[in-house]
Amino acid sequence: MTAPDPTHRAPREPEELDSRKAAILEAIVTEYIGTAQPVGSSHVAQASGVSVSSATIRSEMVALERDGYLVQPHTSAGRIPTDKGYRFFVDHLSTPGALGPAQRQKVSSFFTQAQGGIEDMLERTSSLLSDLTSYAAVVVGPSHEQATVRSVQVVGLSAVRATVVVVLSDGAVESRTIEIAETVGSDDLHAATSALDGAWTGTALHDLDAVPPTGDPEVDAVCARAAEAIAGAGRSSDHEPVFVGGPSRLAGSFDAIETVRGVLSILEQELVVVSLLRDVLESGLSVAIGSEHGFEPLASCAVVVAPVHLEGQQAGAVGLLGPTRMNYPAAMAAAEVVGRHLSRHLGEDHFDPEGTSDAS
Amino acid sequence: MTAPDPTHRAPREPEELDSRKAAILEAIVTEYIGTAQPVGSSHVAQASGVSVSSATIRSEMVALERDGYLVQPHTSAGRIPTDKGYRFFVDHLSTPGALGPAQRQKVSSFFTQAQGGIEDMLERTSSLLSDLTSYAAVVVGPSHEQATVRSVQVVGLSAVRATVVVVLSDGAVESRTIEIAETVGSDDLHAATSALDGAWTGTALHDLDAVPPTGDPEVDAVCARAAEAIAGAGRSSDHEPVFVGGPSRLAGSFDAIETVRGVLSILEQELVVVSLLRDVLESGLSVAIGSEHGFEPLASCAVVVAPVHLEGQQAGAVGLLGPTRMNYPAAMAAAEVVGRHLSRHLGEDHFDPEGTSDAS
DNA sequence: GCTGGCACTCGGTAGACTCGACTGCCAGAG
DNA sequence: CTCTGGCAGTCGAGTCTACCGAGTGCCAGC
Repeated sequence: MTAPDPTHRAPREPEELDSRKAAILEAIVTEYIGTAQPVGSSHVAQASGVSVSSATIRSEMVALERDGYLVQPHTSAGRIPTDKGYRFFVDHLSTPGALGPAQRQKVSSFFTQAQGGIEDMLERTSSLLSDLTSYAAVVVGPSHEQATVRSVQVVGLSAVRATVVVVLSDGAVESRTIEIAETVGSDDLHAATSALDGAWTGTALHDLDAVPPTGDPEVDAVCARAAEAIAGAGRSSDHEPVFVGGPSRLAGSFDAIETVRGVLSILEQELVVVSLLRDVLESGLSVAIGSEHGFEPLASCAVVVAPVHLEGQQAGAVGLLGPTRMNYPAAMAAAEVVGRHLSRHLGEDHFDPEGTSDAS
Repeated sequence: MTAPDPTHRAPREPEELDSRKAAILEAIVTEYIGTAQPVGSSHVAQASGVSVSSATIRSEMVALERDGYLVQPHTSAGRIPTDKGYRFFVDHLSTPGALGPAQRQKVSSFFTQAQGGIEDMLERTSSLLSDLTSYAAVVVGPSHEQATVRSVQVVGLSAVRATVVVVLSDGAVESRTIEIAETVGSDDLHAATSALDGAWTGTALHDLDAVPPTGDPEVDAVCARAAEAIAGAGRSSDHEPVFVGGPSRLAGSFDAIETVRGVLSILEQELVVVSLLRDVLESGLSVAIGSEHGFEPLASCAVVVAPVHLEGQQAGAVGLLGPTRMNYPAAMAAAEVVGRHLSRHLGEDHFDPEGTSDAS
């Protein structure tokens, strides 16, 4: 009631834990991650790493709880790590973590055998990552923000339909099917192709308003249709390429069905997911625990992120979403390895002259 | 134990229920769909449609149970419809069902404002359908099985990379990025474009083995690379375009988290989903209840399907996945309407001269 | 400063009990 | 023959109690 203790200890910044407290915290986090049960002092005493009696551990635990690393669900229960406790664990305690040989094998065979379009590739990567870790995975691909038009082509499909294909400088392709008048011939389409190609090449998708003036009204009509259709593409292509793998794993990660529902519906909103990963990466972290990412509906989740680089630039991210009591070392290792492989793969366009080298 | 009754009644095929039994069954199904609680005889007596005492209803209920339309979870509980009971309900009892004005409005504004590529379109349609019904939705688009190549183009991206773009006769576009030698010039790419275009136009994606012979080794190298990359596309394009909308709704449909998990992981397997919908449609049904689809992991689910037609051919399907106690009239109406709109939209390529006509 | 011991606190489980919602059956009325 | 009201019986769900065990906080002693 009248304990002055907890108040006057705010301005301690570096917040070092002495090695025994750290060992105790580590033991608690490790066990809790494994069992999901509050950890009592005697369990910690039996765990390797500390060789003091449970009574001593108890007194350390009250200190850890006072400092915000642990909480008690109720009196006469063991302790559970707080977000802060997990944070200390990942920052100072957890050993780097590595993939098992089987997982390693999975990853490298996945990337050596990988083929197909980039979208498929990212999609399958998200499944891979989810398989590796048993958590839900998210893969965000490089955005087409600053890509410019490289080539435009109008291809007739039938007498009244044609497809406009736009190739972007990053290799992405946007296409739209348009209606055309029956009087439009293949030479008109060729004319439209070269007109559009000339007008658009070099500009970004979202600002190609200039419609090229041509003599032929047939051609102009086709160009107008094409411009209209592709302008829509420019507008809607803000939506990043994001893929979620293994959402069903979430049902295994949480036991409250409400939580599962909430998290799933978050994952359905691509924009939210993308900005979440981006925020975490921008703050220089690789993992955001519980409320750290400031996103209330995911307060019971932890997010592990690894960047994807493309030509030196950061061009996307891979992430894992699990409960705060997730296996951080394993998750971080998996995300990191997959992110690195994916970076290399995207950069080389699945051309891997070195074989499957695995630099650490 | 020694009751001879249930045995000698197998060969009754048309299985007509007299009108009172039907009314009772209808009342039970309706109430159970609403409350998810076993329905007792007195509830049925109060429900409109039958005006007999609960005792009479009880005796009718034992008959319905004997015939397999109802089950009792345990003695002294109310009755729950079986799959057979739901089947009778949807076949003979449920009124057609219609969308509310707000939903109708949603659908038509969605399809009039719709734009973008076909993939995006299908994806968003699945979200729409899920929104309308609060069930998980599945949309399967037209497959590219028998589409043939209409045009091939090789576009240089940088000194060492190029994109091969293949336009198919149905308007779909496949593209792959390939590596090219630095010595390849833009004229070589043009040569490769025309060689590939000439060789492939008119053939299906999955059997374009013939590599066109050219004099120039540079061009041939590009063609070989392109062929290799696109052959992969042909192989992997068996995977149908399938989109799942609102998977988080599943968490609201079932209360056992294990069920949610199982169903979600089914939905992750696109092939399974596609063949499920196809099977249901092929058997001429629009709804498969519980074990009717013979797919064990979804025994607690009902599937409502509506076809998508394109130029008179069936070219896909929209579906809803919910608990067996789902609101069949509403779900069937929603699927049917969305399927019809989608058919029209795909056929017309979002060119709707009539406005939003809504023929029934 | 660490340790063993001790009293105390709760959550979870098991058993007994009650309550209520059903059913099945039966005798009697229409 | 059919329907109805009544009655006894069944069983799940909720409540209450007691108990056990895990775990804590505190304290005296080494």
